[in-house]
Amino acid sequence: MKKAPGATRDAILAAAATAFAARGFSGTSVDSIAAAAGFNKAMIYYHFRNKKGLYLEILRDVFRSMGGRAADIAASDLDPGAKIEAFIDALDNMAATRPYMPPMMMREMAEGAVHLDSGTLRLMAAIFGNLARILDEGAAKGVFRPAHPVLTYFTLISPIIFFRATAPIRAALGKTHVPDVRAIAPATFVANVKSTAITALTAGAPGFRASRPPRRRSRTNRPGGHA
Amino acid sequence: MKKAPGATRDAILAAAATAFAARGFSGTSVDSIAAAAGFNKAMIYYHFRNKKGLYLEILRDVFRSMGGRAADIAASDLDPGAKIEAFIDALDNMAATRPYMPPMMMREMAEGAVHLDSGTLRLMAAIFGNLARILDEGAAKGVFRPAHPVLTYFTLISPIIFFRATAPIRAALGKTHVPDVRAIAPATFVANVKSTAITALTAGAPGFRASRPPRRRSRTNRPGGHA
DNA sequence: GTCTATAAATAGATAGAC
DNA sequence: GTCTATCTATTTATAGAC
Repeated sequence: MKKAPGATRDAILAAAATAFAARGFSGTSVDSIAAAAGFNKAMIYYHFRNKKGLYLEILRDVFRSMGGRAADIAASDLDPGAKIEAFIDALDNMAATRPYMPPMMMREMAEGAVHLDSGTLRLMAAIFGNLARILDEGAAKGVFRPAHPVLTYFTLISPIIFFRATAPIRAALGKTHVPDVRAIAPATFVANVKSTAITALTAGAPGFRASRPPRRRSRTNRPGGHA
Repeated sequence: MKKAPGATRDAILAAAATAFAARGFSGTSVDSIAAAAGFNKAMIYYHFRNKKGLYLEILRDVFRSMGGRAADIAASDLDPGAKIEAFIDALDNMAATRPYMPPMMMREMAEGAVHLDSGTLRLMAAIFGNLARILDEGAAKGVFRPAHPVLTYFTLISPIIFFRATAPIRAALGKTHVPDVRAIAPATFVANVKSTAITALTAGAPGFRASRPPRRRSRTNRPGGHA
């Protein structure tokens, strides 16, 4: 079996993503990335300009990918509520597909995004812009109350990022201190975020239909209910 | 004016907190902390065991402080809804008073809390436990629907931490890419989180009073509305 | 493409003078 | 309490052999 072209490069990218997520940019040595990828340190400088170039390559891919999904959703013909749910799903899928993404995002935010160049910032801004479009459309159609995009943005994305990023810590807490923390499925959490978001966005909107919050049922995945 | 006892120690703690928040544990050198505090590196080893000891001292103080507030609130005679709002306020006050807290929390979560010893983890768990008590009380009194504490915990704290931690990045985005991001007051954001939380927790509860979501008014700080 | 060897800088930590 | 000097280990990055 011959090696695929770019296989080494991809191995380095994968190892780097895992390491950067777990220990951060400064906490990760170029040496350790190379070792994890099964190569020598020099290979990293052969395939990438330097440590920061490697790091940026990973982040750019994340933002590009999420930006594309967000643009598609905003431009689709779903109704605004469904777009919001699709947006949340897309974010969570990203997080599930690339487990290194939530921790890296959290670190970048904590750091004030000092690592990001202008192009990458633009990618981030595009995601935000598409959410704002969805909110505007919902308000124009009368199905959402007028909502500030910044408030909404943080309320939507932060629980998802947090929840996914804290999988390890929750496992640790579950073992020693808070047994209850463990058994909760991502799907349940996502459903909860969706229902919270829709409830908050639609409550009090012009096209408000009586008591919007979902009827209580005894289904397992009832949003907002027990896990 | 004589120096207060412990002044040097406090100066080091303050400089370290700022640095750790901005650049993380590995990204911060002991040398740079000492310089920022206006002392020599050796003073850090005189006052603290080592770099990690200094770091932990800061985090322990944060958790202890927040844990105390959470316990007080849970034990108070406020009604459950007011306790939730007080909990959110307490968290946001912590974040406002100690601006280094949100970034440090985010980094710790991203890192899987590897820096935290068992005692510090216990402090974290206590905060969580007190929120769970409030939720149980609310459900028992019929004013909340039964809510999973983990879901609720993350939905409550993550937006606050995120919002406070991203103050620098929002300023940067505002300058170059998304003007709208800038002008939003923390108080407005907190009000939004509160109202979202209360709406989600009370909707569908046994003691549900008609259409709970707040009437639309044209006040500035209307929770969930424009900033 | 991949590795060895090594340069050059920086880090955490300590001993000892004042 | 505070600083200088220094040791040791680690780190990023490059040159050059294969």
